[in-house]
Amino acid sequence: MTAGIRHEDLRRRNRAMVLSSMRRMGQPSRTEIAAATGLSNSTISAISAGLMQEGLLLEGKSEMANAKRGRPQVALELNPCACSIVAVVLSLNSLSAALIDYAGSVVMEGHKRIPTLTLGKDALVAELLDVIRSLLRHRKEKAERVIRISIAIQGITDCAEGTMLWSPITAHTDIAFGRIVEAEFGIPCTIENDCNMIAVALRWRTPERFRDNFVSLLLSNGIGMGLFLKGQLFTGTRSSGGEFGHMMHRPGGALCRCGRRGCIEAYAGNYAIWRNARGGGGDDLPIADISQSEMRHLADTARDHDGPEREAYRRAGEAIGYGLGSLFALVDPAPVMIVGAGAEAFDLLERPMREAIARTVGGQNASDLTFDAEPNELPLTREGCAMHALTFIDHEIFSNGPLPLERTKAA
Amino acid sequence: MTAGIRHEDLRRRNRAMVLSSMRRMGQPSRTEIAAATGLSNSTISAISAGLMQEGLLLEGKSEMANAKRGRPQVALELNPCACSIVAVVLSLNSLSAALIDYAGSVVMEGHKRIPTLTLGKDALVAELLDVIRSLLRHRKEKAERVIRISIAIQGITDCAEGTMLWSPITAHTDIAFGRIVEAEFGIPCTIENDCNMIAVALRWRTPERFRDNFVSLLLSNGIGMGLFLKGQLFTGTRSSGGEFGHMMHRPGGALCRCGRRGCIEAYAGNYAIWRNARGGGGDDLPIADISQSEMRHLADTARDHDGPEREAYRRAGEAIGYGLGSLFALVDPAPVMIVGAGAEAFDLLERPMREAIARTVGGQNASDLTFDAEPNELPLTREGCAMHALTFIDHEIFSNGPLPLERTKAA
DNA sequence: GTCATTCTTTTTCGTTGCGAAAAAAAGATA
DNA sequence: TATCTTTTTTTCGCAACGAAAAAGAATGAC
Repeated sequence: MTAGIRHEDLRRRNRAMVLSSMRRMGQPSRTEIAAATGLSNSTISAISAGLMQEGLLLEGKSEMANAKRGRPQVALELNPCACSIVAVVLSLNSLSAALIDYAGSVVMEGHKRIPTLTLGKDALVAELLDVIRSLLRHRKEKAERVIRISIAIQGITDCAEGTMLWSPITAHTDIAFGRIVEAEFGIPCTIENDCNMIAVALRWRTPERFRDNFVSLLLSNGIGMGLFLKGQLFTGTRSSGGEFGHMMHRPGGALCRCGRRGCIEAYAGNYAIWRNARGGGGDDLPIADISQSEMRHLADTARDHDGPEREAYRRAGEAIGYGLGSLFALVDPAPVMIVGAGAEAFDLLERPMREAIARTVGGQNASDLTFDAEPNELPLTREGCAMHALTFIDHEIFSNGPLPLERTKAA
Repeated sequence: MTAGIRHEDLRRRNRAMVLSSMRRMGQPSRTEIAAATGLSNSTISAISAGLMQEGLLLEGKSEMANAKRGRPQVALELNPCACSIVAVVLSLNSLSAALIDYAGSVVMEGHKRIPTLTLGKDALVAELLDVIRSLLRHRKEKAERVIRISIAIQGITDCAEGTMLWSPITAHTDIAFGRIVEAEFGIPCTIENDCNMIAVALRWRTPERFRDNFVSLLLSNGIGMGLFLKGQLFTGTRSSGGEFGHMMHRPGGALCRCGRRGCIEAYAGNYAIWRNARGGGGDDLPIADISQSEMRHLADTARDHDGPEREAYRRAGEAIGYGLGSLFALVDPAPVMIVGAGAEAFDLLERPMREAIARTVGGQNASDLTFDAEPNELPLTREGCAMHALTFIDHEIFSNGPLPLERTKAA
């Protein structure tokens, strides 16, 4: 049973509306916000006045270099000092964190290489806490309250519980990162799937192409997917969902890292390509990690001449293509962004992918399909993680009114 | 850019809220509605007064047989005479239509067997118009305004355009049933996918099991799916979506009715089971229609002794199982309802289905999965079609206020 | 049979939030 | 300097909600 709408909800939603317009539009004037939201000028004026009094908005000094007649518009902007967040990206052998202000700028960042595969559970948690702690300790402005910590992790997460259920970066499972971080710092913490955050970032970066419906595929040792449908991030009903890499490609086929047989990943993950190129059968146990240079070498060999390497990439592209075909049977075709190490070898993958897709119902008009490739996933992941947390704050925290504790220390 | 909320939207949404509570709860009192919606008593009183004045609601005479003290609650109910709709189900060789009043009761119905496969395009349209026309002509109360016609069709539909894009019941494609019906009767008409309507009906019938997340699979000559996720009917971004039957089962495998190879349907559709049981290879062209009695005979043989028939059912169950595994990799597992002729053979399918699912990541804890079977799909389809149209009316028409034309002829 | 009790529904009143329109502000242009 | 143009703020009226009081409609106690 859906709940009715109270009168007070109205202001809350419209405040959230204004904040999200601000975040999208950068430095809009009140009039522009009014036009974007469809609300009247007076309403925007009232709401923005409130937001400014609460310290969330600033009147920009930049006089909006419009050479128009009439009273010049005054630019508004999100107040960077209103609060800040910490975005953490934990991936294979890499731990990266950044302090981000309310306007979305990186204030400080840290990166550390850690052997995630061999670290114990406690040591892994300790490293994570450490990176966050040093960010919190060294920030300049004490007044900048950090009100949220968001962690993007490769693997399956339970967002509601703040738990990492399973991840390829460690043998340990069911680590309640969220609860642990909250207990340590007293700051709300959420856990997100890395591929979902990549999709969020794409939407911010390239809205003209990746807006309401699109797919982002992360090709590395494993295969991950982020999916937007009808303008909404698609997640599972309980878990982070969208385990594209473990859709079935060939029943009873090659051995996958997950222990089953025939998953897409068992044909298209780095380890699978490596295995096929080396002539290993599908029964060989998956290798935990293939170095980037080794994969590059493999790709170069495949480019150079026909042989097992090229065939391995062909089979990978085929698996991904059929998978996309099945996906598109369910949701209609959409633009695809290939992210991660696999994007470097996209020239080897594209053709077999397109051929496979064209053999599916989902791939009707497969030639219309657009693919883009972006090898560097870390910046995307962090950006998405940050924007996800900030928009959450806009909608769930600041739409309700001022923060409970006092904000202005000066004066 | 999402739109801001105006003041007038508030009342509209809350009216819709009250109407949907009414529809779900049957004959609730104002107090019960207030509790369900979270709105205050006074608001519900005001809204229901308005709805009664507009003729949408009635105060029930039934004195709500509560033996409690205090002022007795007075039951409200949807006014059956407020309007009515026509729900049409067009499936293989069968055309069925019903006139449904605003409270959801069937006022009149008609059914006709027509040879959909051999009829020409115009003849098919003529039959459809004919059934609707006779319902409209013979209804008793002229005052009962029919304000919507909803057609459920097997196949792929474009809901926005009101077009049937492709259907197994006829060789003709791209028939704009919606526009044609609207032009003929001057009544808004929508086209829906039959499996989606089945899912809608299940949600109404058995909300305790099929509520927020569930799958309904229609197993007949083709394979269709209806899917609810997070309480929302899942549809494609453009088409009706959810073409489960054309997800890829075995790349390059058996020939499917859609012209591709290896679709789930090419292993689990009636024609595929028949083909496998008869020892025909996967290269044989699919048969358009297998009679129900023939399929029953096939199933009986499979039950009786091991042999090609049983093997055919095993392969069908396997294909469906792997498909569900892939689906559940994307959306997390959910209860499944098997509908249609295939439900009669569910005893033959269940075991291979469960075995296949257990071999997928999506099928973790496959033993928890629940399956139900309901052979008779027509009543479900019609019920879903009707409820879908009625809830649409609640939300989009009546939430805006009284209908433009006068409603009360009496007095 | 009358009155107290109990619960539902309606009414009254105060508050909030929106939009329209008027007023004020801040330049550009003549 | 006066006029024009556009933005922003202010004022005012209206719609909708909730709280609380009042009215209504029964049951149960005496």
